[in-house]
Amino acid sequence: MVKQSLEHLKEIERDARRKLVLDAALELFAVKDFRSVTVREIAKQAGVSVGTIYNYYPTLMELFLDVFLTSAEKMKNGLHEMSKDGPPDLKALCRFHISFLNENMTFYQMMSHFMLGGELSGVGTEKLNQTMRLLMSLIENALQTAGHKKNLRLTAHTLFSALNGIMISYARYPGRTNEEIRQHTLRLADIVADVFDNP
Amino acid sequence: MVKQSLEHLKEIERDARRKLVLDAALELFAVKDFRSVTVREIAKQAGVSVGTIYNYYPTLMELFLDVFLTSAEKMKNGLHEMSKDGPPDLKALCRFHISFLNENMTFYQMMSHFMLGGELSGVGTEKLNQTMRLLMSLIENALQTAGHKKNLRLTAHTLFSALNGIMISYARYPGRTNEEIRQHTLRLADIVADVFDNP
Amino acid sequence: MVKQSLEHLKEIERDARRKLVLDAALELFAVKDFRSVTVREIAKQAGVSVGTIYNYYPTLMELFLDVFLTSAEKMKNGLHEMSKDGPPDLKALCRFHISFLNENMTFYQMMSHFMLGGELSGVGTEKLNQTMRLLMSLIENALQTAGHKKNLRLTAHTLFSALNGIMISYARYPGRTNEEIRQHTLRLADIVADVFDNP
Amino acid sequence: MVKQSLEHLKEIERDARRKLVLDAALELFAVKDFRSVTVREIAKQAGVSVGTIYNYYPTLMELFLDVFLTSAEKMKNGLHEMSKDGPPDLKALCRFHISFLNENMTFYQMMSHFMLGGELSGVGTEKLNQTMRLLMSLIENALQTAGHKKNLRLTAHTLFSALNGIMISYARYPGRTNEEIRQHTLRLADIVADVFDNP
DNA sequence: TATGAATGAGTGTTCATTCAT
DNA sequence: TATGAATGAACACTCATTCAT
Repeated sequence: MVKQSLEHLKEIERDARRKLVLDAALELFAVKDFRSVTVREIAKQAGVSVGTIYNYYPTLMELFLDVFLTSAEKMKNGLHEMSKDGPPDLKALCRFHISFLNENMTFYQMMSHFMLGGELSGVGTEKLNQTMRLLMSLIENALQTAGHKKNLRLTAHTLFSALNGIMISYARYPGRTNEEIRQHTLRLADIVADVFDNP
Repeated sequence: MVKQSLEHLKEIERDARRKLVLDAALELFAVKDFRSVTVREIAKQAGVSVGTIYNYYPTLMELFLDVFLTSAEKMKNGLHEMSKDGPPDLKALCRFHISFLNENMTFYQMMSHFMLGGELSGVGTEKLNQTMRLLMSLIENALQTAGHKKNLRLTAHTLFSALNGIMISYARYPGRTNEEIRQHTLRLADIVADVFDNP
Repeated sequence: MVKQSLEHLKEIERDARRKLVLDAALELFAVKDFRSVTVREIAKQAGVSVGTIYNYYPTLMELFLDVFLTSAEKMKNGLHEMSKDGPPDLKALCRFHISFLNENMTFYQMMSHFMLGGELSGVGTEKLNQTMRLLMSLIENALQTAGHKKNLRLTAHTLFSALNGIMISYARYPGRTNEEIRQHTLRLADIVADVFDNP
Repeated sequence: MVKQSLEHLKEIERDARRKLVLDAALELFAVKDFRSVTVREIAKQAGVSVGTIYNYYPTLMELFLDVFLTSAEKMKNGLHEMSKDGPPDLKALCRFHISFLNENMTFYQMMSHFMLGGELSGVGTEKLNQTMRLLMSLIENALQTAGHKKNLRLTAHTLFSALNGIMISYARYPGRTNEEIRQHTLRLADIVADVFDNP
């Protein structure tokens, strides 16, 4: 019992330290493209040594994956939260997606990266697909509520793509503040919701 | 006269060899992210030495830029061609855009890259903006023809983003052939055209 | 306390390893012009990998600078030592300078290089100037003691130049051993001291 | 006869073209260290192709050597000219040497380079030594005229070294114009002549 | 003889990863 | 478990030299 408890504590402690590294990485990703962040930088930011990072992640790519999956998990939770009192409407869903991406640009960049050819491990693919499926079915529900009858799955895909496209097209519009970008992308999200609202 | 002709021939020959390098790069870009393609790989693919690459491009980034500008030019020509007999309709425009991106994925990746923060030289920015403006005004015209009255510019942006999003979301869907991807993305493009068609 | 001691030990160890690299560089500089020594050569000579060099010096130029500054420091110490019991006489000063250059040819080469236009960092310039000023004022004192009354500063410069000239002219006289070169240059140094001794 | 004449003409033409290259090199050497001048730069400056340079010189080093020997020849001529009406006095000799080096910095740099370890071919060494011997005997004569009796050869070496030293020490004094440098080095040369004038 | 494109070994530098302490 | 020095393959880029035209 005591031994189990000890091991449990150790586990918690380990997770806490892992989170330390994870957060350090996230802070850096907020400033520069995740592909150009080095192990040394992460170690420095986290206040640990390079070797320590390798105690928690076998490769740098795994750390990236963890960042990615953490965000995916967060998104899933957000979606669940949003739909716990019945299916959300289209506009709310679109705004949620855009807001989430705005606050988790790294997630978005990684998604793009992995989608555009960066190889993703099995675990990563599975976790990503899970989140995707959840998002898709929520979108489908919302579309259905909005009156869509045919091609639900395809239309959901289209809506999802459209929202992603807004981000890639405007997420780093030069000369605009983050807030301005948020405003602009939300406005576009509303337009998307609008055009999909009257089938 | 003869001398001019000779120099002209040399120019042509030089361009042909430059194209050799360009094509080698494109072949590699089809397989992996352009950011991770090395000079050595391009040289090997082109069947020339590393030094030769630098006879045609002062830096690797310039080569990338050439690939990008070549595609931008091609897209512009395609758009001009398409609109020479009056404004194209929404569906045709969407299909053109998606088709073009399918055949020029690297262009799409580079556009994303540059849009997401990769620095682009003055020439590149100018050329890109030119193409963008042309595309946008074509979209606006088509939207107008389709009955859109307000928020034309914003709606055009949204449509454009939606199409891009389709590509980023499905361009490399694992386990599908290029043809399948083309079919799928065109189908989604049609849906986009549809939802934007009845304001 | 223990922690401080440990860190101190680490510091010492680090310095020892840095010296390993430094000495390897010096051995190579004895054989060939420092400008043509490569990182790979230094690494090989030191028995370490290329990367290790960069653990101790951010750039190759910094390593060169370290070699240079170490010698400058050594020279300054020698000069201080020599003058602690009153101003040294002209002959002793000349012999010291020539002896030092004989034993630190790389210092001499670097001094020449930097003087002839190789850019030197701020630290380097400052350290060099310090040593120069010290040497100059010692020479001035010695000249004064020797009976020189006017143009002290200019004459000191001339004497200094003359000694340097001896080195550049004979330091690598082909077909002579280092010892023979030392003898010859010291003989010339004595002549210099002589002609400057009877104003 | 005619054939010989033709060949002679060709020879002259060839020499003229070679001089074209040589002069181009000299112009570049005036601006930057000769070690960092590339074949391409010389070719461009001379208005010929890279290949052409290799028609005249088997390697770049040979071109450097030619530049060096040309200067050495010029110096020898100057010395002969100066001594044709009897042995020149010490001050004139010193001023000549310094003036020549000021106007032929590249010669000086190359001399330093070769003396400090840059390997010099047999031809180069021989030609250099010839000039040296001539200079030395002129210096010896001047010293003798000035009343020096013993150690003539050694004293000549010393004087020669001293003059060289002046150049290395002040030839590129930062922040001074060429004219200022000329003035300063001539002043030091006078001091050298002075101290060697009263044995 | 002149050309200049092609060559490829070589340069300084970076950085994910390993491993002795 | 934490450390951080060591590693060395890899990178973009340079340039003296060659050689087919």
